[in-house]
Order: sequence, then C-alpha cells, then structure tokens
Amino acid sequence: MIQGSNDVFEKVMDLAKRRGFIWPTSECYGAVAGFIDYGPLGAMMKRRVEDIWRDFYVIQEGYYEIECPTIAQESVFIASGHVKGFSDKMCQCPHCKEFLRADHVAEAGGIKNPSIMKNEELAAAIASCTCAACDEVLGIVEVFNFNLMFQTTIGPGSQRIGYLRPETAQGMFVDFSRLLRFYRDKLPFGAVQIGKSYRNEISPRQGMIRLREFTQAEAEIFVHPNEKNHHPSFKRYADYTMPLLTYIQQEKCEDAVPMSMQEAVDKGVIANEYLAYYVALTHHLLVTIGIKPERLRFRQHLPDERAHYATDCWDAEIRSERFGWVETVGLADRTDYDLHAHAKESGTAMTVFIQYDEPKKVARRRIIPNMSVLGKQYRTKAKAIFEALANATPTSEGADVEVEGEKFHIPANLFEVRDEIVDIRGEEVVPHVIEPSYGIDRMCYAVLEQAYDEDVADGEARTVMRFSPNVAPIQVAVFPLMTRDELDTIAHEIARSLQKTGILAEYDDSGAIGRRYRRQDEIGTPFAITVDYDTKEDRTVTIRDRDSMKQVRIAIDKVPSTVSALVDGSLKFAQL
RNA sequence: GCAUCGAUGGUCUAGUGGUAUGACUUAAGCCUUCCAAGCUUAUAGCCCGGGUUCAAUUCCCGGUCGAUGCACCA
Repeated sequence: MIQGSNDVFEKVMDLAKRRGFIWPTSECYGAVAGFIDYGPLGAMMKRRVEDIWRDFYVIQEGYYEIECPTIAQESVFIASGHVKGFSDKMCQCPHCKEFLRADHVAEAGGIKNPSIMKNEELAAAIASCTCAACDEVLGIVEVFNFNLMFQTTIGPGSQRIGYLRPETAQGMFVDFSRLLRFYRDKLPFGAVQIGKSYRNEISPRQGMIRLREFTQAEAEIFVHPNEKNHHPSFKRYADYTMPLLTYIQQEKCEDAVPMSMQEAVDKGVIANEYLAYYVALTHHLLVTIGIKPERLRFRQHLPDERAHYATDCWDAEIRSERFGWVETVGLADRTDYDLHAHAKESGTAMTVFIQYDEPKKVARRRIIPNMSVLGKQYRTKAKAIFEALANATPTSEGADVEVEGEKFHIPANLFEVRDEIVDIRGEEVVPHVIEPSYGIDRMCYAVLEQAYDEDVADGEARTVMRFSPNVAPIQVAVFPLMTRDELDTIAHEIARSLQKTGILAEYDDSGAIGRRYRRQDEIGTPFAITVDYDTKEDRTVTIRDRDSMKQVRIAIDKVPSTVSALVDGSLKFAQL
C-alpha cells in the first residue's frame, strides 16, 4: 500500500469511511465487493441529491414519481430483452481457470457470427482457439450463459422465476396504460422513479463507481414521435452552452467543443429538441449539486456502442481524479422499442389515441351479410365466411370467397354492399420515449471527490469538504463560545429554532471552539453559528462561512431565515 | 476469475514465536472570551478459517477485503 498517497480517491474514501459517509457493507462479516452502506452523513447527502433531482424532474417538469417493486416476473424481462440480451456467453479456460467471453474468443479466432450460435456450437467452434490469458489451446470447454440479472423465485414451489430489476425503467413501461389514464390520455407526459437496481457484475471494482446494487433516478418521457423536435419549454435552454463530444469528434480523436443547444439541434448534432433539452437540464442539475462545469462533458455514443433500442444517446461524463471520465447520466432516445415489446409480450395495447384537428372523411365500403340466411345455410362455416366476405370484391352476381381451401359463391341477395363516408377522428400512436437515466451513487461519489480540499488555516493544514450548501449533510452547526454564563442555553435555543424550520442543525459544546470549527469543516457543514458574550448584550451571534472562514454578526431572530436562504442558494454569504 | 502486493485501536503507525508502541481522534473532568492550545483520566486493536508449535498477530496453507495489471463492464 502506498503510504501518504496523494491520490484524492484514497483520501476522500478514507474520510468518507471515518466520518460516516460510506462504509463497506456488513463489515463485521467481511465486506462484499459491489455493495456499500451509506452511513449517517452519506445517507443524508444522498437524500439531498435525490431531493434536488426531484425538484428538477417532479416539481419543475411535472413528471410524477412512481414506485415499483425491485423484483419483477420473468415476462417483464423477456419483453425488455434483458433475459436474452443481458447475458454473456462465457467459458472457462481449463488450463488457467480464467473466465472468458466465449464470443470474444471466437472472434479473435476468426470465427464468424459467434453471437448467433447455440452454446454447443460455439463450444465446438472455439475448441481450437487459444485462451487470451494463457495462450493455451482451449480444447473441450463448456459454454454457458452468465446473466447479469440476479435471479430468484417467487413464492413456494419455486416454479415462478423472478429477477431483481437491472434498471428502474421497465416499471414505467409496464405501467404505461395506467400512467396514460392518469395523465388524461394526452401526450407528452412522463413518470420518474428513484430506486435500487441490481446487476451481478462479474468483477466490480472502483469503490462506489461500479456496484452490484445501486440507485438509479430515471425519467421516462413519452412523446409523440412527430413532436420530438418541439419541446414546449425548449427556449429555456436554447442558449445553454456546454462541451459536446460527438461521435465524429471521437473518431477523429478531437476534444469536446462548447455548443449551445439551439446550435446542436440546428446542426443535427443532437437528434432532437427533447434530447437537447434534457442534456441541458442534466448539465444544470449536476452543476446545482456542486459538480464543476470544467469537469463535465457530454459524450455521444458511438454508433456501435448504442443499445439496440436507442437512436441517439448521450452520456454526461464527470471527470474524476482517479477514474478519468465517468459515465454518470445516460440520455437516450429509446424510440417506441419498449412499448412495442411490452405490447407484444403482454397482449395489451400501448398506444395513445391522437385526435386529428379536423376529422378525416374517408370513403369506406362495408359488406353486410344477411346472417340469418347464411347461418342456416353454412352452419359452422358461417362465421368464417362472414369474415371472408368483409374483404371480398363482390360483383352484381355475388361474391366468391375461399374458406379453409373451399370455395363458396355467395349470391348477391345474401348481402348488402354499403358505400359510406365515415369520419376518422384520430389514430393510435405508439409514443417514443426520451430517457434521462442518472446513477445517483456516481453523482454522490463525484460530489464527494470534488468537495474534498486541503488548505492551510493559521499555518495549520485543514481538511475541508466544500459541499454546495444544498447537498451538505449537516446544514449548520451551533456553538456556545463557552459552556457557561448561559451561552450554552442560548445556543441550544438557537439550534432548536433552526430545527423547527426544518434545518438540520448540530449543537456542539465540546472542547475548544477551533476544534469544533475544524470538525464541521471536515464533514462539509457550510455554516456555523457562535454564541459569545456580545450575544447577551445585543442579541446577535456570529455566522461563520466554511470556505472563507469569515464571520459576520446577525440578529438571533434572523438566524433561521438567513440560514435557510444561504442553504437554498437565494442568499450568498458575501451579501451579508 | 487469474497474477502481484497489502491488511496492527476510529485514523496513522512501532514491534514481536510468549496478547502489543507512540501519536492523533473520541469520551469524562479541569482550564479556556473565536479557528485542531494545555493538563488529568478513560475507552479502544493484531482481517477470517485451518495447520505447525507448549505457545501464532508473527511461520505455512486457504479464504475475505483493498490496490494494481489482465480479463470483464447490455
């Protein structure tokens, strides 16, 4: 192990562990890779990040939150493609015991189209290939499917297969019909979900970057396919500018170029207004939780990198000291892929009836048979003949239809041909889905990493988490300068008044005042209120800013409103 | 999963075939009129399992976790 390492990752994770942000899970039994616990401060911070996300998507955009089970039955994931597409064909090298992707081995060995082979075929095909790890010829191996979904069974008897969801998105898709009714049958509408998802990663590493259980915040926005280029509030972000890294630039190894959303849409860089709107909103949201804009870029997926359902896909990437650019948010145009898939698998229509402005007049010919005669005459075949007649081309003689290979001539007097003009009032449309999908844990890691700072205060090193006040777990600390002369009583009262206004205030009177400030600095508490001897004279206290360490006197009765304005960002400390 | 390296109070560490050093932190008390001050006291540790041994934190084997490389990461 490197001692005294300068690596921010190690320093920040060490602090996170020590101060109760992030812990290895079930440590007393030995931790499990890919799982973490959020300690008291971490859980608080994560909650604040989620609440900011809610403010953006639920309150500002009006996309309500739903909550679906984390376990769903097999059909859901058969339809979504996860049962088939979320698994890798793998084999184990008999020599070095290395697990290998069987299709990769085959491709390296010049075997064509390994992805369409059955496991046995693939096993036979790769017997002569070499192992990428030890260079031995594989020989006889077994090819098996490793599915990244955790499988379980529902109920006793174990017949019914369930999976832990690998994304929250499917919940919004399977609830489509209910959501459509809830939003009174009108497009566009959206639903969001914040919750746990599970992927049984083969080898999770990188701390909280790749987890087997992680929190996603996903929005599924259902839009008319022809309206994707008309977001009603696009103006809000039209001039919003950020670095975009298109797939063309990536192929040329060029850097990201700043571009406004209007320009990106006009030039066809981003597929449509909807996607561009959420690209901008995502940038806005990430900056709001304290991500530095210079550490943020949006990268377009390469054509071969895109998921099978998506037409255009952008990732918000945050630059990490340790991990480089980390994919943190995925913004995809999922088209109508998911709704089609679920409609087909479930047999439930997942369409929206879109009324035309003016009903369309359409000429239509209806053939109305005289069923009382047809029924008696053709008995069991009557129904089939009736259906065949509807598509027949009758002459004045009658109509010829074919049912089950048998030809029938139906005389003209047994049916009536009616030509009519009907009003078509609208059509059934399968909406397209725009999906912003956020990795909350990765956002939390980025917040932690970027907040970490060391500076020198009064000649002494100071560790300080420079959280944006809106994500800091503890919002304000309240200290009596001395634990006597009623200073502590007054401080307790102030803490109480803050808590009553919904502010998380921590009272502390232990040891020297300097130590208390430093302790709060290390957990990122942005403000501290100190009660001193002047307080008793003039009912004022000092409020201290974590970053500048400056202090300003304010009246006691202004404390809750001032702190709340400072925390929500409507007031800056420098303005005091 | 393979390979290499590592694991000693909450943290950083010293050291050892005979249960462990120091500092910081934390807690209680004294002191203290604004940025980790001082004094006293207390709490707390050898990753887990097996083996060798009279005795294992130490040596050996296996595992877990972490770091790195390979592989993997719809």
